[in-house]
Amino acid sequence: MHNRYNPNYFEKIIYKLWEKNNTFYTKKNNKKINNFSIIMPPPNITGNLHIGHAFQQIIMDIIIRYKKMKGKNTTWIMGTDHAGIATQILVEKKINVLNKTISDKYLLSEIWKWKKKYEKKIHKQTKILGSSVDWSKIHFTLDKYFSYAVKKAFIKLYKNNLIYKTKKIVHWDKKARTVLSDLEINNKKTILKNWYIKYPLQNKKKKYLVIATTRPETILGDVALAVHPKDKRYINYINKKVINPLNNNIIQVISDDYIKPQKGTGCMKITPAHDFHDFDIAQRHKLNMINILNLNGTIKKKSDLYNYKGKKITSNTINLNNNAKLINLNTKKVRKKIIKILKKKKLLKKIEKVKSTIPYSNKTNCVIEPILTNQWYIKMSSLSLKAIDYIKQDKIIFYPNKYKKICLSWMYNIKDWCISRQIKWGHKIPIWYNKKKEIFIGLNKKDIKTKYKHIKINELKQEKSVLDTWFSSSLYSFVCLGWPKKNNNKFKNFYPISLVVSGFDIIFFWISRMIMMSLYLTKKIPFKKVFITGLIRDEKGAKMSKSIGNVIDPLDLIKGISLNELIHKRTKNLINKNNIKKIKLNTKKTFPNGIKPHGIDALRFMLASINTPNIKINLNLNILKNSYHFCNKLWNACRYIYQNIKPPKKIKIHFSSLVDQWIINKINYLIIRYKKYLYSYRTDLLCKEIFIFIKYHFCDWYIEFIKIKKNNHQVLFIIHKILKFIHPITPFITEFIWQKFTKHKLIISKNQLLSKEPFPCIIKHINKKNIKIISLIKKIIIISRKIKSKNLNKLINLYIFNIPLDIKQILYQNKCLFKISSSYINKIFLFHKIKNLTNLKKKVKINKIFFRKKKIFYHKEKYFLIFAEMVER
RNA sequence: AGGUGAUUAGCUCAAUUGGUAGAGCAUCUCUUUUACAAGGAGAAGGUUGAUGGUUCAAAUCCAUUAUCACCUACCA
Repeated sequence: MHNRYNPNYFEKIIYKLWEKNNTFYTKKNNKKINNFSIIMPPPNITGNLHIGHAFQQIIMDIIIRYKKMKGKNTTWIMGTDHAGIATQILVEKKINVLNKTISDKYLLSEIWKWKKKYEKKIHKQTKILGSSVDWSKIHFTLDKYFSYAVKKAFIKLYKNNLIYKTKKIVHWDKKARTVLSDLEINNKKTILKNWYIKYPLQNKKKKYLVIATTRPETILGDVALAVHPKDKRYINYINKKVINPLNNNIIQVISDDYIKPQKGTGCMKITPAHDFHDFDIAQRHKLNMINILNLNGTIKKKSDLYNYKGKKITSNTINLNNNAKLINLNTKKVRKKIIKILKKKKLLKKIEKVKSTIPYSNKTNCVIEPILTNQWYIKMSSLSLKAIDYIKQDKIIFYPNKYKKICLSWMYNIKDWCISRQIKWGHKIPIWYNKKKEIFIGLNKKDIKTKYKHIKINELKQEKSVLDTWFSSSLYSFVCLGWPKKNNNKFKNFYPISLVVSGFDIIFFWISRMIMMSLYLTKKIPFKKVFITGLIRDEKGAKMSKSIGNVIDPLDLIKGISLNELIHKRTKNLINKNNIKKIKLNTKKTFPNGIKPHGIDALRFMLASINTPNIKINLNLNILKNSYHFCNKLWNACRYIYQNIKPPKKIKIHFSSLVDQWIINKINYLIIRYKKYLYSYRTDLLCKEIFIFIKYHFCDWYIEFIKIKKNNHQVLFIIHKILKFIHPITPFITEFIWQKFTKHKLIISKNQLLSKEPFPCIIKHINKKNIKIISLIKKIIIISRKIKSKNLNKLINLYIFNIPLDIKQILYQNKCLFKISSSYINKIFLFHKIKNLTNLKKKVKINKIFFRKKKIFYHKEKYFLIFAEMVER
């Protein structure tokens, strides 16, 4: 063993060893009680695993390794997610779609290539992290069996009238050219301009109604003005007609309770096709709707007129009289032109700055355009009611408990879920149309033919949209266990899944939808417990993102990286090149010497240590450094044993020695704590206890104590236990040491692998008096060290009074233990109770100064009184 | 606007549900000793954001307040 812990040298070998020996293999077992399963949120195939993935994986791994050692039959379900829009965008960028016309087939084949590449990378990274997932069955949310399950689920929902198609206003991502659900939108605060624009009255020249708008380009889609029915300023104008200042359309002034008189001018323009509230108002007043935007967010050549039910009436050329060319321009340019026109017409009253929030796509980061489209929706209210019931009754338990509230409040206010997306990469919707645009549903064309015999197959055309990625994700928990196949053992034995570990950012996206879908489709809860981790931020608390350039790759923490390489990594492939300087500076500041290699176990220990119940967890590399020290400490302690203890001929376990009893007591305590901490997923507290145990109890005292008596075989028994209970947290180093020790017969066990060992149990028959004596000795030594640090180069005679007789005897017998500080303790004198303690105290007080002058110190403790006398060397 | 949480040593965070406020990093002093100098020994550092209440006892429970963060919704 090297004198320094050098993890990169053995970690690869260890994981292969586990794989070879089927360590993660789950036995078939029909006793359901003994089964324990975890489902990993499937990482997106959009890229490598980041530190957040590593964080969650390691918490899961600690729990599953612990459960396995405790004798549970474990399964950890692993897979990847096809991540519809995000993946397609990345591949499109890679093959530079904008400059080419490509077929769907080509695009899909390129995406599959991408998938293969990144799935492989993700699996490799997962192995590097030491995650003991069940590799016998790896999932991908776009595999054939998944596709079958998705269709089955869709058909069932559709047949029970929980899925419908409708034309309404949606959040439109104009870059990806698809609809998004309300969850996929980020609102950003910005300062906008509010334009006050005059709408001339039809019959009274030179009279106007003034509206305020932040989006003047949508004036082309206006169908009405609206005021509050009781607003005295406008009461006379209700039902009068005004002229659209741009295209001279005649529109009516209506009244609606929604209008708030104190906002803007109290008079609002109604653009039902491009604003959510206007859409609702149009529904109430049965107003027509005018769509003026192309799907890429530019102005249409012809605007489409719909009735309030969404039925198309006509298309009209967008006509502005003065030949302004607006067609195919984006909103920014249109806005500029329109403002110019209005200024010329003298219809612009004033411009004001307002604080506002603008919706952005969290996929492409472009501004969301509200637009009228036909989409598929799931009715959520009945599904959520059931889920609410189960969560309220604590049939699914959230850790920390606060997330239960968050999840419930979302479910109470749930909106229908828009599940169709206008992209290519995803599950196709199992809907077909004939020439009359009638709807047919089935697994495939043949399936439809058997159901509807009059249908001509050639006529059928499948719905072009695909399903939202989260639709398949919402089925993930039970599809991974074989649903909808009936009579399958995996589902029977492992469903509901014991635990899900996830970040709070996907409670709505994934956790809650999985609960709803599972209750509906399988009549069972998907999982019993949900542990929500915090989100890892950078050292300043900022979100990690590529554009800010503060992302940390877990591999860099494991293997180390130089400053230059790190800067290169963070600045290459940046979209916004203005940030490069900033990123360089910040990286230099936070990592002036780059990142040293720390090894997987140190990373694991660090991540487990920062797993506090906080929502926001700042990554602190000091803790990583500390974790490395922990591993180094463990390594060197084992190295000492390895070098100094000879393999015993016979192993006799007897814990007569004070020191052994003392350390076993500490181990017992830790084993009890272990269960408690893991039950509440507090790996941070667990790590703290283990750290204190190894560094302070085991290394600082126990090993120092055993140095006194050579070839003490009891230590082998102790280290055997220690390796086992640290194993779930730092599996590599413990397994490596285990291998070394078993080879040299320092540890003898039936199992070749530590990972197959059972978790240690408590050792009984500990004499508490013995434990007291060790703490007493420790205290005496600590006091002597303090005295010594003030009187360097001197020896100390210790006079210890007031020790009970029985303890005094044992102390005498174990006087050798004081040898730890033999370099400065000259002599120790032990005394039984002093006849008159108060007298002595008085003496001490009176003579305090005298004592100091003579360099004699005293110290009072609960059980003893200690005097120290300085002696020249 | 509503909701959730946070405020503890110079910094980053704990405190296992009310019982002596603890770690790491940084600082200072000492220490090259055969497990470990990325060590070891010792020291210094705190009116737990503020005010009030309940209690034998409050960082922890309650009320008020300040600041910050996040989530949801809205903004003409």
